[in-house]
Amino acid sequence: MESKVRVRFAPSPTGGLHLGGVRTVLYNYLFARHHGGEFILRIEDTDQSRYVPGAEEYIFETLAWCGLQPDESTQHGGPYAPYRQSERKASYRQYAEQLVQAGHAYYAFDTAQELDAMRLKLRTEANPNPQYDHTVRGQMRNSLSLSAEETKQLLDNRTPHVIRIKMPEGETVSFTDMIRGEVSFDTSTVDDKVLLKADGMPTYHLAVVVDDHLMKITHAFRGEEWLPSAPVHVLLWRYLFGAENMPKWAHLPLILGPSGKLSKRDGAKYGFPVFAMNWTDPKSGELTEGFRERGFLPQAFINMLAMLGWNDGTEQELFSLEELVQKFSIEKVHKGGAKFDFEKAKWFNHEWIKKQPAASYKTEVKQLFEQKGLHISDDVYFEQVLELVKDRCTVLTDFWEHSAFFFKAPRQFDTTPILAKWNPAKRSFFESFPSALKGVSDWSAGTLENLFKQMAEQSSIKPGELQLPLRIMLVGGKFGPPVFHIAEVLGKEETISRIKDALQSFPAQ
RNA sequence: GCCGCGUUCGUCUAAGGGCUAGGACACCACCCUUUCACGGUGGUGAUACGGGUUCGAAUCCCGUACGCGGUACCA
Repeated sequence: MESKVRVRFAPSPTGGLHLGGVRTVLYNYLFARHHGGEFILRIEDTDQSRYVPGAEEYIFETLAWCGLQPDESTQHGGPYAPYRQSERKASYRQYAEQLVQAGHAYYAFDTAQELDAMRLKLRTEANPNPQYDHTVRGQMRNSLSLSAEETKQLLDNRTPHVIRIKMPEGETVSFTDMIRGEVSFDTSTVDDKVLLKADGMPTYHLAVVVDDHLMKITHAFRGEEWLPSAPVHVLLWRYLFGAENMPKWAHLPLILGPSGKLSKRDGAKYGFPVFAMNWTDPKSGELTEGFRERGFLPQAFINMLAMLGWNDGTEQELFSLEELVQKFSIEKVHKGGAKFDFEKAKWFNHEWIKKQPAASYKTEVKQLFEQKGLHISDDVYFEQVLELVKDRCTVLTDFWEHSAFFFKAPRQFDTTPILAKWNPAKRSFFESFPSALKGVSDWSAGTLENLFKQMAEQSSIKPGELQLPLRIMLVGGKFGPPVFHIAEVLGKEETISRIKDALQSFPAQ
């Protein structure tokens, strides 16, 4: 009997979601949807000391912006609630106790000081990081080294204690990673990880196994940094729920920054965003810039992230979310880490701006314009303008410099490019041009261009010589889309008025 | 140190024993365009190193180097 694919993503609310995190969600989502399964979001907040207020809401907002809606979560509900691990605290202890009874785990009473002392004492050049493992557990204060009476006494006195897994010696634990194939570990080299903390909260190791079992998770993608603790999870599955019921794992390669692992700092250092959306740390007040605020389209962001570690084997690079869902295949996910390249990210965004109708992002651009103090009243006109200039915009914030002149007639004219060749004949051309424009009934770029060329020839001036002056009259300088397209969008009245006004500021001859 | 994972143009990658190692970003040149872009054409540029296996290796095996991750009562 084949059970339905259920994939989960489990972020910890300790800060904004960075590129690697969003990519992990994305792959979880794509896999779930590709197989017609469910996508579950569970909050891993068992470390209260690192919980950052607002981070959970931020995660949901990021997912909403990206269009990756979970089927089950703290916000969407679901049959396996609660989806916040801190609210599931009560259920973990029994599993830890069960492991102790079976001899796979033990109580440890060591204080933080005792642990420090052990690590200090055992530290040598050959072993800079001594572990709490089978070689040292006999010398520590735990239910393996202490007598049964002593242990009972300590427990009865409610001595603070943790529960640690008892890693077997000299066993090989292996599992099949969906991306890497078979991966194996010698259990002697793995330490006795804490499963249940002194405050009764589980560590990630216990929680992830218990919750994945309880929530009937079948597959999960996580970062490569989890690979070393996989043997602990495999063993827990074997002891608790049966190794054959273990979800399939996929460990994703890391996303790297310009120098090594991508970090929050890289954003400020190299001038590119590392989070999906702006994130302000409530404790430090530190702002980390987001792709959204930088002017990225979610489609481009998702597309770029998806390609950073996967491709469909063809030369196609532009994919919508629907296409990604349809074509995503686990076999094509890469093993090696990828360095994030902001230039390429911008290229994706540029492509998406060109590809999408301006209507789909006009609300965002309008907001940007309002921030600049420009109120947009005519939506149809606004959309026409965006459509005309979008080819030259890489991020949404570029629209301002490429189209502000459509909404405000220029006040200053940069006449330097034409000054040398300006003469009375040209001036008189522009003096008579407006009245000719008045008579145009079919106001389109093509008609205007024809009329313009005809009149130029009548005045025995090369049309090319007159185009730049016209452009400067309409927009104030040497920029913008093709002149006659500008005139078309501006409309008859505005075009005529701009030419007349400009002529006042142009040299007398 | 130990354990694990990885390594193709500067960057993202294709090629899963067989063409001249293909594409994209970036860069350069030319074309288009009397603005700037878009677009088009072309160019520079890579299999980390050393051994095997094979008629034949980027591809399979071993070693080395390098990179990254882990080595917490963090996730």
